[in-house]
Amino acid sequence: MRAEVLKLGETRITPATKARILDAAETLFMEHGFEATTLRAITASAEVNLASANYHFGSKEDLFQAVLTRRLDPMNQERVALLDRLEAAVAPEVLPCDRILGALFIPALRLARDPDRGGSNFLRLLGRAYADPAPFIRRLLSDQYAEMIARFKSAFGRALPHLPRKELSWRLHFIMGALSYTLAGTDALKIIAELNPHESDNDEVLLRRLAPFLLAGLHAPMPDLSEISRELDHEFPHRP
Amino acid sequence: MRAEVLKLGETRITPATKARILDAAETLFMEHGFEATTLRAITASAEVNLASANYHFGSKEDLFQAVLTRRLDPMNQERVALLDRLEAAVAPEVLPCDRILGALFIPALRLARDPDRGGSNFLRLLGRAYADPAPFIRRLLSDQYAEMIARFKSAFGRALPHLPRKELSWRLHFIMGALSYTLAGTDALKIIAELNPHESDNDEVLLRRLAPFLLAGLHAPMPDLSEISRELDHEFPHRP
DNA sequence: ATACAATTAAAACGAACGTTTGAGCGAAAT
DNA sequence: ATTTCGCTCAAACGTTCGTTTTAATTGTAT
Repeated sequence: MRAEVLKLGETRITPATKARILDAAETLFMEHGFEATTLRAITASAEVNLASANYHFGSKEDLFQAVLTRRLDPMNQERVALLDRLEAAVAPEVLPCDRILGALFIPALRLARDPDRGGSNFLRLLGRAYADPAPFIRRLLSDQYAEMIARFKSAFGRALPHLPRKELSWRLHFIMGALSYTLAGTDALKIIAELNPHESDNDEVLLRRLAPFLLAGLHAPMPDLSEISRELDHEFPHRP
Repeated sequence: MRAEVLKLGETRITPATKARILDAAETLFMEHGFEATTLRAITASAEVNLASANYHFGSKEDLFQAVLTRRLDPMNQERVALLDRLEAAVAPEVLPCDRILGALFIPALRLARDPDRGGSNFLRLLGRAYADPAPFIRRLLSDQYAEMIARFKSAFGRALPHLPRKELSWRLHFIMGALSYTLAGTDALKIIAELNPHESDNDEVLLRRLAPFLLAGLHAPMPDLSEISRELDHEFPHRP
Protein backbone atom coordinates (compact mmCIF):
# COMPACT_ATOMS: atom_id res chain seq x y z
CA MET A 1 0.00 0.00 0.00
CA ARG A 2 1.70 3.07 1.32
CA ALA A 3 5.15 3.40 2.75
CA GLU A 4 6.19 6.56 4.51
CA VAL A 5 9.10 5.03 6.37
CA LEU A 6 12.41 5.10 4.55
CA LYS A 7 14.32 1.87 4.60
CA LEU A 8 17.93 1.85 5.68
CA GLY A 9 20.33 3.08 3.06
CA GLU A 10 17.69 4.79 0.99
CA THR A 11 18.29 8.43 0.34
CA ARG A 12 14.91 9.30 -1.10
CA ILE A 13 13.75 12.58 0.29
CA THR A 14 10.27 13.13 1.60
CA PRO A 15 8.22 14.30 -1.36
CA ALA A 16 7.22 17.92 -1.34
CA THR A 17 3.66 16.87 -2.14
CA LYS A 18 2.86 15.82 1.38
CA ALA A 19 4.06 19.05 2.94
CA ARG A 20 2.32 21.12 0.29
CA ILE A 21 -0.95 19.40 1.09
CA LEU A 22 -0.49 19.97 4.81
CA ASP A 23 0.24 23.66 4.34
CA ALA A 24 -2.67 24.24 2.00
CA ALA A 25 -5.00 22.27 4.25
CA GLU A 26 -3.92 24.29 7.26
CA THR A 27 -4.83 27.56 5.59
CA LEU A 28 -8.11 26.39 4.11
CA PHE A 29 -9.30 24.57 7.22
CA MET A 30 -8.54 27.74 9.15
CA GLU A 31 -10.49 29.91 6.73
CA HIS A 32 -13.58 27.78 6.22
CA GLY A 33 -13.67 25.09 8.88
CA PHE A 34 -13.55 21.35 8.39
CA GLU A 35 -16.88 20.62 6.71
CA ALA A 36 -16.81 23.57 4.34
CA THR A 37 -13.31 22.80 3.11
CA THR A 38 -13.13 20.35 0.21
CA LEU A 39 -10.27 18.10 -0.73
CA ARG A 40 -10.48 19.52 -4.22
CA ALA A 41 -9.87 23.02 -2.91
CA ILE A 42 -6.94 21.79 -0.85
CA THR A 43 -5.22 19.88 -3.63
CA ALA A 44 -5.87 22.69 -6.11
CA SER A 45 -4.32 25.21 -3.72
CA ALA A 46 -1.36 22.89 -3.16
CA GLU A 47 -1.09 22.33 -6.93
CA VAL A 48 -1.07 18.56 -6.54
CA ASN A 49 -3.35 15.86 -7.81
CA LEU A 50 -6.62 15.21 -6.03
CA ALA A 51 -5.83 11.57 -5.34
CA SER A 52 -2.60 12.53 -3.57
CA ALA A 53 -4.48 13.64 -0.52
CA ASN A 54 -6.14 10.27 -0.03
CA TYR A 55 -2.95 8.45 -0.96
CA HIS A 56 -0.81 10.20 1.62
CA PHE A 57 -3.30 10.72 4.42
CA GLY A 58 -6.06 8.18 3.90
CA SER A 59 -9.19 10.19 4.55
CA LYS A 60 -10.14 13.80 5.00
CA GLU A 61 -10.45 13.30 8.74
CA ASP A 62 -6.97 11.80 8.91
CA LEU A 63 -5.64 14.78 6.99
CA PHE A 64 -7.23 17.14 9.47
CA GLN A 65 -5.72 15.20 12.32
CA ALA A 66 -2.31 15.38 10.67
CA VAL A 67 -2.64 19.14 10.22
CA LEU A 68 -3.57 19.59 13.86
CA THR A 69 -1.07 17.30 15.53
CA ARG A 70 1.86 18.52 13.44
CA ARG A 71 1.92 21.75 15.41
CA LEU A 72 -0.18 21.11 18.49
CA ASP A 73 1.78 18.22 19.88
CA PRO A 74 5.14 20.05 19.94
CA MET A 75 3.52 23.18 21.35
CA ASN A 76 1.94 21.31 24.24
CA GLN A 77 5.21 19.54 24.92
CA GLU A 78 6.90 22.93 25.06
CA ARG A 79 4.29 24.11 27.51
CA VAL A 80 4.86 21.24 29.88
CA ALA A 81 8.65 21.48 29.55
CA LEU A 82 8.58 25.19 30.29
CA LEU A 83 6.35 24.66 33.30
CA ASP A 84 8.71 22.00 34.59
CA ARG A 85 11.72 24.30 34.32
CA LEU A 86 9.95 27.24 35.94
CA GLU A 87 8.81 25.11 38.84
CA ALA A 88 12.22 23.58 39.30
CA ALA A 89 13.77 27.04 39.41
CA VAL A 90 11.72 28.14 42.43
CA ALA A 91 11.46 24.77 44.20
CA PRO A 92 10.56 24.02 46.90
CA GLU A 93 8.41 27.15 46.76
CA VAL A 94 5.25 27.04 44.67
CA LEU A 95 5.18 28.80 41.32
CA PRO A 96 2.77 31.76 41.36
CA CYS A 97 -0.19 31.91 38.99
CA ASP A 98 1.21 34.54 36.67
CA ARG A 99 4.26 32.40 35.93
CA ILE A 100 2.09 29.35 35.34
CA LEU A 101 -0.02 31.36 32.92
CA GLY A 102 3.21 32.38 31.25
CA ALA A 103 4.13 28.77 30.65
CA LEU A 104 0.75 28.37 28.99
CA PHE A 105 1.01 31.47 26.83
CA ILE A 106 4.64 31.76 25.84
CA PRO A 107 4.81 28.64 23.65
CA ALA A 108 1.68 29.85 21.88
CA LEU A 109 3.31 33.23 21.39
CA ARG A 110 6.45 31.67 20.03
CA LEU A 111 4.43 29.62 17.58
CA ALA A 112 2.50 32.71 16.53
CA ARG A 113 5.72 34.54 15.77
CA ASP A 114 7.23 31.73 13.72
CA PRO A 115 5.94 31.67 10.14
CA ASP A 116 7.75 28.38 9.52
CA ARG A 117 5.52 26.69 12.06
CA GLY A 118 2.29 28.05 10.68
CA GLY A 119 2.35 31.42 12.38
CA SER A 120 -0.94 32.70 13.65
CA ASN A 121 -2.79 30.77 10.98
CA PHE A 122 -2.51 27.61 12.98
CA LEU A 123 -3.63 29.25 16.21
CA ARG A 124 -6.75 30.41 14.45
CA LEU A 125 -7.36 26.91 13.20
CA LEU A 126 -6.91 25.62 16.71
CA GLY A 127 -9.39 28.09 18.12
CA ARG A 128 -11.93 27.06 15.53
CA ALA A 129 -11.39 23.38 16.25
CA TYR A 130 -12.21 24.03 19.90
CA ALA A 131 -15.74 25.01 18.98
CA ASP A 132 -16.29 22.39 16.29
CA PRO A 133 -19.01 19.93 17.23
CA ALA A 134 -17.65 17.05 15.14
CA PRO A 135 -17.02 14.08 17.48
CA PHE A 136 -13.70 13.10 15.92
CA ILE A 137 -12.37 16.62 16.45
CA ARG A 138 -13.41 16.67 20.08
CA ARG A 139 -11.81 13.27 20.63
CA LEU A 140 -8.67 14.48 18.92
CA LEU A 141 -8.37 17.57 21.08
CA SER A 142 -9.10 15.60 24.23
CA ASP A 143 -6.23 13.26 23.47
CA GLN A 144 -3.87 16.08 22.61
CA TYR A 145 -4.70 18.22 25.62
CA ALA A 146 -5.37 15.75 28.41
CA GLU A 147 -1.79 15.44 29.65
CA MET A 148 -0.97 19.12 29.42
CA ILE A 149 -4.17 20.27 31.12
CA ALA A 150 -3.72 17.83 33.98
CA ARG A 151 -0.18 19.05 34.51
CA PHE A 152 -1.20 22.71 34.59
CA LYS A 153 -4.18 21.99 36.76
CA SER A 154 -2.02 20.51 39.50
CA ALA A 155 0.33 23.48 39.23
CA PHE A 156 -2.55 25.93 39.63
CA GLY A 157 -3.86 23.80 42.47
CA ARG A 158 -0.64 24.36 44.40
CA ALA A 159 -0.67 28.09 43.67
CA LEU A 160 -4.31 28.42 44.75
CA PRO A 161 -4.65 25.97 47.64
CA HIS A 162 -7.77 27.66 49.05
CA LEU A 163 -9.73 27.20 45.80
CA PRO A 164 -12.01 24.14 45.66
CA ARG A 165 -10.90 21.67 43.05
CA LYS A 166 -14.14 21.89 41.12
CA GLU A 167 -14.00 25.66 40.97
CA LEU A 168 -10.45 25.46 39.72
CA SER A 169 -11.51 23.06 36.98
CA TRP A 170 -14.09 25.52 35.78
CA ARG A 171 -11.72 28.45 35.85
CA LEU A 172 -9.22 26.48 33.81
CA HIS A 173 -12.07 25.73 31.45
CA PHE A 174 -12.82 29.45 31.19
CA ILE A 175 -9.16 30.21 30.57
CA MET A 176 -8.78 27.69 27.78
CA GLY A 177 -12.04 28.93 26.30
CA ALA A 178 -11.07 32.57 26.33
CA LEU A 179 -7.63 31.70 24.96
CA SER A 180 -8.94 29.63 22.07
CA TYR A 181 -11.73 32.05 21.32
CA THR A 182 -9.33 34.95 21.25
CA LEU A 183 -6.91 33.09 19.02
CA ALA A 184 -9.72 32.06 16.70
CA GLY A 185 -10.03 35.74 15.92
CA THR A 186 -13.62 36.08 14.83
CA ASP A 187 -13.31 39.55 13.40
CA ALA A 188 -17.05 40.12 13.51
CA LEU A 189 -16.93 41.23 17.10
CA LYS A 190 -13.76 43.20 16.68
CA ILE A 191 -15.67 45.38 14.29
CA ILE A 192 -18.53 45.62 16.73
CA ALA A 193 -16.12 46.75 19.40
CA GLU A 194 -15.17 49.65 17.13
CA LEU A 195 -11.63 48.42 16.73
CA ASN A 196 -9.96 49.37 13.52
CA PRO A 197 -9.40 45.95 11.94
CA HIS A 198 -6.46 47.14 9.84
CA GLU A 199 -4.32 48.60 12.58
CA SER A 200 -5.50 45.86 14.90
CA ASP A 201 -3.19 44.33 17.44
CA ASN A 202 -1.29 41.26 16.45
CA ASP A 203 -1.53 38.03 18.39
CA GLU A 204 1.36 39.01 20.61
CA VAL A 205 -0.22 42.18 21.96
CA LEU A 206 -3.53 40.37 22.10
CA LEU A 207 -2.24 37.69 24.45
CA ARG A 208 -0.51 40.38 26.53
CA ARG A 209 -3.92 41.92 27.08
CA LEU A 210 -5.60 38.61 27.77
CA ALA A 211 -3.14 37.38 30.40
CA PRO A 212 -3.85 39.97 33.15
CA PHE A 213 -7.55 39.61 32.50
CA LEU A 214 -7.44 35.87 33.11
CA LEU A 215 -5.00 36.19 35.99
CA ALA A 216 -7.44 38.42 37.83
CA GLY A 217 -10.20 35.92 37.13
CA LEU A 218 -8.13 33.17 38.69
CA HIS A 219 -7.81 35.18 41.89
CA ALA A 220 -11.50 36.12 41.96
CA PRO A 221 -13.46 35.34 45.15
CA MET A 222 -15.64 32.26 45.22
CA PRO A 223 -19.02 32.71 43.56
CA ASP A 224 -22.15 32.68 45.68
CA LEU A 225 -24.07 29.66 44.44
CA SER A 226 -26.94 29.94 46.94
CA GLU A 227 -30.34 31.47 46.26
CA ILE A 228 -29.90 31.04 42.56
CA SER A 229 -33.30 32.26 41.48
CA ARG A 230 -33.95 35.19 43.82
CA GLU A 231 -32.48 37.91 41.68
CA LEU A 232 -33.65 36.25 38.54
CA ASP A 233 -37.34 36.16 39.36
CA HIS A 234 -37.32 39.61 40.87
CA GLU A 235 -35.76 41.54 38.07
CA PHE A 236 -38.56 41.04 35.59
CA PRO A 237 -41.88 41.39 37.38
CA HIS A 238 -43.69 42.72 34.31
CA ARG A 239 -43.08 43.99 30.87
CA PRO A 240 -42.37 47.73 30.90
CA MET B 1 -45.08 33.09 -4.44
CA ARG B 2 -45.14 32.85 -0.71
CA ALA B 3 -47.31 34.75 1.74
CA GLU B 4 -46.60 34.63 5.44
CA VAL B 5 -48.58 37.70 6.37
CA LEU B 6 -52.25 37.14 7.11
CA LYS B 7 -54.58 39.54 5.41
CA LEU B 8 -57.21 41.37 7.40
CA GLY B 9 -60.17 39.24 8.33
CA GLU B 10 -58.50 35.95 7.63
CA THR B 11 -58.58 33.47 10.45
CA ARG B 12 -56.19 30.92 9.03
CA ILE B 13 -53.78 29.84 11.68
CA THR B 14 -50.05 29.67 11.15
CA PRO B 15 -49.28 26.16 9.98
CA ALA B 16 -47.52 23.97 12.48
CA THR B 17 -45.04 22.97 9.81
CA LYS B 18 -43.04 26.16 10.04
CA ALA B 19 -42.61 25.93 13.81
CA ARG B 20 -41.76 22.24 13.60
CA ILE B 21 -39.00 22.99 11.11
CA LEU B 22 -37.61 25.77 13.28
CA ASP B 23 -37.55 23.56 16.36
CA ALA B 24 -35.93 20.63 14.60
CA ALA B 25 -33.42 22.90 12.90
CA GLU B 26 -32.50 24.49 16.21
CA THR B 27 -31.66 21.14 17.75
CA LEU B 28 -29.78 19.77 14.78
CA PHE B 29 -27.82 22.93 14.04
CA MET B 30 -26.85 22.93 17.69
CA GLU B 31 -25.70 19.32 17.60
CA HIS B 32 -23.78 19.27 14.33
CA GLY B 33 -23.19 22.85 13.20
CA PHE B 34 -24.43 24.52 10.06
CA GLU B 35 -22.53 22.74 7.33
CA ALA B 36 -22.89 19.25 8.75
CA THR B 37 -26.64 19.58 9.20
CA THR B 38 -28.69 18.65 6.13
CA LEU B 39 -32.12 19.87 5.19
CA ARG B 40 -33.14 16.23 4.83
CA ALA B 41 -32.23 15.52 8.44
CA ILE B 42 -34.12 18.59 9.59
CA THR B 43 -37.31 17.84 7.67
CA ALA B 44 -37.14 14.18 8.64
CA SER B 45 -36.82 15.11 12.30
CA ALA B 46 -39.69 17.56 11.98
CA GLU B 47 -41.72 14.93 10.11
CA VAL B 48 -42.50 17.28 7.27
CA ASN B 49 -41.82 17.19 3.58
CA LEU B 50 -38.35 18.09 2.35
CA ALA B 51 -39.60 20.88 0.08
CA SER B 52 -41.37 22.56 2.99
CA ALA B 53 -38.10 23.94 4.28
CA ASN B 54 -37.34 25.74 1.06
CA TYR B 55 -40.97 26.76 0.65
CA HIS B 56 -41.20 28.46 4.03
CA PHE B 57 -37.69 29.78 4.45
CA GLY B 58 -36.19 30.02 0.97
CA SER B 59 -32.70 28.67 1.49
CA LYS B 60 -30.77 26.81 4.15
CA GLU B 61 -28.97 30.00 5.12
CA ASP B 62 -32.25 31.82 5.52
CA LEU B 63 -33.52 29.02 7.72
CA PHE B 64 -30.46 29.30 9.92
CA GLN B 65 -30.98 33.02 10.19
CA ALA B 66 -34.62 32.48 11.18
CA VAL B 67 -33.59 29.98 13.86
CA LEU B 68 -31.07 32.41 15.28
CA THR B 69 -33.06 35.63 15.22
CA ARG B 70 -36.19 34.04 16.64
CA ARG B 71 -34.56 33.86 20.07
CA LEU B 72 -31.54 36.12 19.89
CA ASP B 73 -33.35 39.32 18.99
CA PRO B 74 -35.76 39.20 21.97
CA MET B 75 -32.95 38.21 24.34
CA ASN B 76 -30.76 41.14 23.32
CA GLN B 77 -33.72 43.48 23.62
CA GLU B 78 -34.27 42.17 27.13
CA ARG B 79 -30.63 42.80 27.94
CA VAL B 80 -30.78 46.42 26.86
CA ALA B 81 -34.14 46.97 28.57
CA LEU B 82 -32.82 45.53 31.82
CA LEU B 83 -29.70 47.65 31.64
CA ASP B 84 -31.83 50.75 31.08
CA ARG B 85 -33.94 50.02 34.13
CA LEU B 86 -30.98 49.26 36.36
CA GLU B 87 -29.24 52.44 35.33
CA ALA B 88 -32.37 54.51 35.79
CA ALA B 89 -32.80 53.11 39.29
CA VAL B 90 -29.42 54.41 40.50
CA ALA B 91 -29.25 57.60 38.41
CA PRO B 92 -27.46 59.91 38.51
CA GLU B 93 -24.92 57.56 40.01
CA VAL B 94 -23.12 55.14 37.69
CA LEU B 95 -24.12 51.50 37.69
CA PRO B 96 -21.28 49.30 39.00
CA CYS B 97 -19.75 46.57 36.86
CA ASP B 98 -21.34 43.64 38.62
CA ARG B 99 -24.82 44.98 37.97
CA ILE B 100 -23.97 45.63 34.31
CA LEU B 101 -22.72 42.07 34.01
CA GLY B 102 -26.00 40.99 35.57
CA ALA B 103 -27.95 42.72 32.84
CA LEU B 104 -25.86 40.76 30.36
CA PHE B 105 -26.27 37.40 32.07
CA ILE B 106 -29.77 37.38 33.51
CA PRO B 107 -31.66 37.38 30.20
CA ALA B 108 -29.46 34.51 29.06
CA LEU B 109 -30.24 32.68 32.30
CA ARG B 110 -33.94 33.24 31.89
CA LEU B 111 -33.79 31.91 28.34
CA ALA B 112 -31.84 28.89 29.51
CA ARG B 113 -34.49 28.09 32.11
CA ASP B 114 -37.41 28.41 29.70
CA PRO B 115 -37.92 25.27 27.62
CA ASP B 116 -40.54 27.04 25.52
CA ARG B 117 -37.92 29.41 24.26
CA GLY B 118 -35.43 26.74 23.35
CA GLY B 119 -33.90 26.23 26.77
CA SER B 120 -30.18 25.73 26.85
CA ASN B 121 -30.24 24.19 23.39
CA PHE B 122 -30.39 27.58 21.81
CA LEU B 123 -27.56 28.97 23.93
CA ARG B 124 -25.38 26.13 22.76
CA LEU B 125 -26.28 26.90 19.18
CA LEU B 126 -25.42 30.53 19.79
CA GLY B 127 -22.03 29.64 21.23
CA ARG B 128 -21.26 27.50 18.22
CA ALA B 129 -22.33 30.22 15.83
CA TYR B 130 -19.84 32.57 17.45
CA ALA B 131 -16.98 30.40 16.30
CA ASP B 132 -18.35 29.55 12.86
CA PRO B 133 -16.21 30.94 10.06
CA ALA B 134 -19.05 31.22 7.52
CA PRO B 135 -19.29 34.86 6.40
CA PHE B 136 -23.07 35.00 6.45
CA ILE B 137 -23.11 33.83 10.07
CA ARG B 138 -20.59 36.44 11.11
CA ARG B 139 -22.57 39.14 9.34
CA LEU B 140 -25.72 37.89 10.99
CA LEU B 141 -24.25 38.03 14.48
CA SER B 142 -22.72 41.44 13.87
CA ASP B 143 -26.11 42.83 12.97
CA GLN B 144 -27.82 41.20 15.90
CA TYR B 145 -25.24 42.24 18.49
CA ALA B 146 -24.07 45.65 17.32
CA GLU B 147 -26.66 47.71 19.18
CA MET B 148 -26.53 45.71 22.39
CA ILE B 149 -22.74 45.66 22.58
CA ALA B 150 -22.47 49.38 21.99
CA ARG B 151 -24.98 50.02 24.76
CA PHE B 152 -23.12 47.84 27.26
CA LYS B 153 -19.79 49.23 26.24
CA SER B 154 -20.82 52.75 27.13
CA ALA B 155 -22.20 51.50 30.45
CA PHE B 156 -18.94 49.78 31.28
CA GLY B 157 -17.09 52.88 30.16
CA ARG B 158 -18.88 54.92 32.82
CA ALA B 159 -18.22 52.29 35.48
CA LEU B 160 -14.52 52.06 34.58
CA PRO B 161 -13.56 55.63 33.65
CA HIS B 162 -9.85 55.00 34.21
CA LEU B 163 -9.72 52.18 31.63
CA PRO B 164 -8.61 53.18 28.11
CA ARG B 165 -11.35 52.70 25.58
CA LYS B 166 -9.35 50.23 23.52
CA GLU B 167 -8.58 48.08 26.53
CA LEU B 168 -12.25 48.09 27.45
CA SER B 169 -13.14 46.95 23.95
CA TRP B 170 -10.84 43.98 24.27
CA ARG B 171 -12.12 43.04 27.69
CA LEU B 172 -15.67 43.13 26.40
CA HIS B 173 -14.46 40.93 23.58
CA PHE B 174 -12.98 38.49 26.10
CA ILE B 175 -16.21 38.50 28.09
CA MET B 176 -18.41 37.75 25.10
CA GLY B 177 -15.97 35.08 24.04
CA ALA B 178 -15.87 33.36 27.40
CA LEU B 179 -19.63 33.60 27.67
CA SER B 180 -20.31 32.09 24.27
CA TYR B 181 -17.64 29.47 24.65
CA THR B 182 -19.02 28.43 28.01
CA LEU B 183 -22.55 28.29 26.70
CA ALA B 184 -21.44 26.30 23.67
CA GLY B 185 -20.59 23.57 26.14
CA THR B 186 -17.91 21.61 24.37
CA ASP B 187 -17.91 18.64 26.68
CA ALA B 188 -14.52 17.47 25.51
CA LEU B 189 -12.71 19.77 27.89
CA LYS B 190 -15.10 19.17 30.72
CA ILE B 191 -13.94 15.60 30.68
CA ILE B 192 -10.34 16.72 30.57
CA ALA B 193 -10.94 18.83 33.64
CA GLU B 194 -12.08 15.70 35.43
CA LEU B 195 -15.59 16.97 35.85
CA ASN B 196 -18.23 14.36 36.11
CA PRO B 197 -20.24 15.04 32.95
CA HIS B 198 -23.39 13.39 34.31
CA GLU B 199 -23.77 15.29 37.53
CA SER B 200 -22.40 18.37 35.84
CA ASP B 201 -23.65 21.83 36.71
CA ASN B 202 -26.48 23.18 34.69
CA ASP B 203 -26.22 26.44 32.80
CA GLU B 204 -27.46 28.39 35.75
CA VAL B 205 -24.70 27.35 38.13
CA LEU B 206 -22.24 27.62 35.28
CA LEU B 207 -22.98 31.27 34.66
CA ARG B 208 -22.87 31.90 38.40
CA ARG B 209 -19.31 30.63 38.34
CA LEU B 210 -18.40 32.59 35.23
CA ALA B 211 -19.67 35.98 36.42
CA PRO B 212 -17.18 36.57 39.30
CA PHE B 213 -14.38 35.32 37.09
CA LEU B 214 -15.13 37.88 34.40
CA LEU B 215 -15.88 40.61 36.91
CA ALA B 216 -12.42 40.25 38.36
CA GLY B 217 -10.99 40.36 34.85
CA LEU B 218 -12.74 43.64 34.20
CA HIS B 219 -11.11 45.17 37.26
CA ALA B 220 -7.67 43.79 36.41
CA PRO B 221 -4.76 46.25 36.20
CA MET B 222 -3.65 47.47 32.81
CA PRO B 223 -1.35 45.04 30.98
CA ASP B 224 2.28 45.95 30.41
CA LEU B 225 2.63 46.14 26.64
CA SER B 226 6.24 47.28 26.64
CA GLU B 227 9.25 45.07 26.07
CA ILE B 228 7.11 42.49 24.40
CA SER B 229 9.87 40.09 23.46
CA ARG B 230 12.12 40.21 26.50
CA GLU B 231 10.60 37.36 28.45
CA LEU B 232 9.90 35.45 25.31
CA ASP B 233 13.42 35.29 24.00
CA HIS B 234 14.89 34.68 27.41
CA GLU B 235 12.82 31.72 28.45
CA PHE B 236 14.07 29.39 25.76
CA PRO B 237 17.82 29.94 25.33
CA HIS B 238 18.45 26.33 24.29
CA ARG B 239 16.78 23.03 24.03
CA PRO B 240 17.09 21.07 27.27
C1' DA C 1 19.08 -3.65 -18.96
C1' DT C 2 15.40 -5.46 -16.01
C1' DA C 3 12.37 -5.67 -12.09
C1' DC C 4 10.11 -3.48 -8.62
C1' DA C 5 7.86 -0.50 -5.57
C1' DA C 6 6.60 4.33 -4.74
C1' DT C 7 4.34 8.14 -6.50
C1' DT C 8 1.58 10.90 -9.73
C1' DA C 9 -2.00 11.50 -13.04
C1' DA C 10 -6.66 11.28 -15.21
C1' DA C 11 -11.02 9.61 -14.93
C1' DA C 12 -14.83 7.75 -12.96
C1' DC C 13 -17.66 6.00 -9.00
C1' DG C 14 -21.76 6.09 -6.06
C1' DA C 15 -23.78 8.81 -2.71
C1' DA C 16 -25.57 12.84 -0.79
C1' DC C 17 -26.35 17.57 -1.09
C1' DG C 18 -29.56 22.05 -1.76
C1' DT C 19 -32.98 23.25 -4.63
C1' DT C 20 -36.82 23.07 -8.10
C1' DT C 21 -40.76 21.23 -10.34
C1' DG C 22 -45.52 20.27 -11.16
C1' DA C 23 -49.38 17.94 -9.73
C1' DG C 24 -52.69 17.62 -6.05
C1' DC C 25 -55.30 19.00 -1.92
C1' DG C 26 -58.58 21.56 1.14
C1' DA C 27 -60.50 25.66 2.67
C1' DA C 28 -61.76 30.34 1.84
C1' DA C 29 -63.38 33.89 -1.64
C1' DT C 30 -66.12 35.20 -5.56
C1' DA D 1 -70.43 25.91 -8.09
C1' DT D 2 -66.36 27.55 -9.45
C1' DT D 3 -62.21 29.86 -8.82
C1' DT D 4 -58.39 31.17 -6.04
C1' DC D 5 -54.75 30.57 -3.07
C1' DG D 6 -51.72 28.68 0.56
C1' DC D 7 -49.74 24.62 1.34
C1' DT D 8 -48.04 19.72 0.93
C1' DC D 9 -46.21 16.04 -1.47
C1' DA D 10 -43.36 12.76 -4.30
C1' DA D 11 -40.06 12.97 -7.61
C1' DA D 12 -36.44 14.65 -9.97
C1' DC D 13 -32.84 18.14 -11.11
C1' DG D 14 -27.95 19.30 -11.60
C1' DT D 15 -23.93 19.68 -8.78
C1' DT D 16 -20.45 18.48 -5.81
C1' DC D 17 -18.63 15.70 -2.45
C1' DG D 18 -15.00 11.96 -0.64
C1' DT D 19 -13.09 8.15 -2.37
C1' DT D 20 -11.51 4.50 -5.65
C1' DT D 21 -9.73 2.73 -9.73
C1' DT D 22 -6.62 2.12 -13.46
C1' DA D 23 -2.82 3.44 -16.02
C1' DA D 24 1.47 5.98 -16.67
C1' DT D 25 5.75 7.70 -14.67
C1' DT D 26 9.53 7.99 -11.69
C1' DG D 27 13.67 6.64 -9.27
C1' DT D 28 16.32 2.84 -7.04
C1' DA D 29 18.10 -1.83 -6.40
C1' DT D 30 19.22 -6.18 -8.63
